[in-house]
Amino acid sequence: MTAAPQAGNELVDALEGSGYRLTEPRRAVAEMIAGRQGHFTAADLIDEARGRHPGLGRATVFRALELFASLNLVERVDLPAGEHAYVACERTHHHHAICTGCGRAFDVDDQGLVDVLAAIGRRSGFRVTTHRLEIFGLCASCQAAGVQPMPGSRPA
Amino acid sequence: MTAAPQAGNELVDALEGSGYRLTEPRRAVAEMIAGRQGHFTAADLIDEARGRHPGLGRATVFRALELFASLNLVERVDLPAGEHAYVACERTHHHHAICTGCGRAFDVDDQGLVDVLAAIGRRSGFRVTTHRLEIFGLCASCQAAGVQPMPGSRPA
DNA sequence: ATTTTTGCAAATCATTTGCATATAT
DNA sequence: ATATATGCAAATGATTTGCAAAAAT
Repeated sequence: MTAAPQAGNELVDALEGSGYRLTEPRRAVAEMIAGRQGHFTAADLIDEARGRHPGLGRATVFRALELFASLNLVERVDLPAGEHAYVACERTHHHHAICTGCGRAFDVDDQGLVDVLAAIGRRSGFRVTTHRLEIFGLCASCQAAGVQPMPGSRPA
Repeated sequence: MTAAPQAGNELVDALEGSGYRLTEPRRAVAEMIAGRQGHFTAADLIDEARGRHPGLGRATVFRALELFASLNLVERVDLPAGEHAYVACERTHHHHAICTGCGRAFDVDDQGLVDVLAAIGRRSGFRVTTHRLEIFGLCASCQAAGVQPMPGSRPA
């Protein structure tokens, strides 16, 4: 497991070759995402934009997030409370361990999970086409800092 | 993997011993849930109630779902499109394979997954407190019936 | 020049809340 | 009798949409 990368230039770079236009508003959203440590909601970015990028429209933020998600530059996650959030991620990794202390997302190597899913299919005849795994807990440094785990968590 | 049970009496029974009151509106919601095959949204139940249980209030449906979820009689799932839905489930199982053809939920034995999560913790020092796994695909009978998988699914 | 993207305001959709009334224990 | 739960309508919050103007190719 490695810390998820800072996005930003990467987002901009990826946009270049994508056939979508590299616009100023999209740059602004990419920059805000790059500046974030952990997960964030659309509302977070909209709030930030109010100060740092006035004139950036609400709808534009949603549209940029949707675009980035479709390019797998950002992934949508559902926090335990049901809130929709996003994390920046490498294009090839698709699972995250999210720290409930600091909100940071860590990429998870999912080889073991792939095997588990394959076994499910083998045993039952269910043909798995997609899955979503979200892991919540405390990263090593939040544990060291004595941050408490979320209340109400069932043990994994 | 076994097909998730029909809830209903089970919901009512569980309510009995829970310290919460067994009311007519809660019965109505339990009955509607029992009559469902697959996943459903709050809006689905509210629509159904319009015909079958007039006078049942919108807020009451949300409150009943929240209560059932807190008792682990129903689980909230996030469909691939981000929609919030629910499935009836046994109190001890906590993962589902959801068929994108018929919407039914199947309980998944998660022993292998538990091992995978434990391995993640061991390797990285991340302390896992909660996780969410949602598996989407086609059940055996939908495959047999020739139902096509969802477009846009990344292979698991 | 042409197509894509934007900002805005309004529309839509999902969910929650306040509160007086009704109901289960 | 008393605490809990309900229905309603209004409030809130999140996300989407229509469309004319602006920006990128």
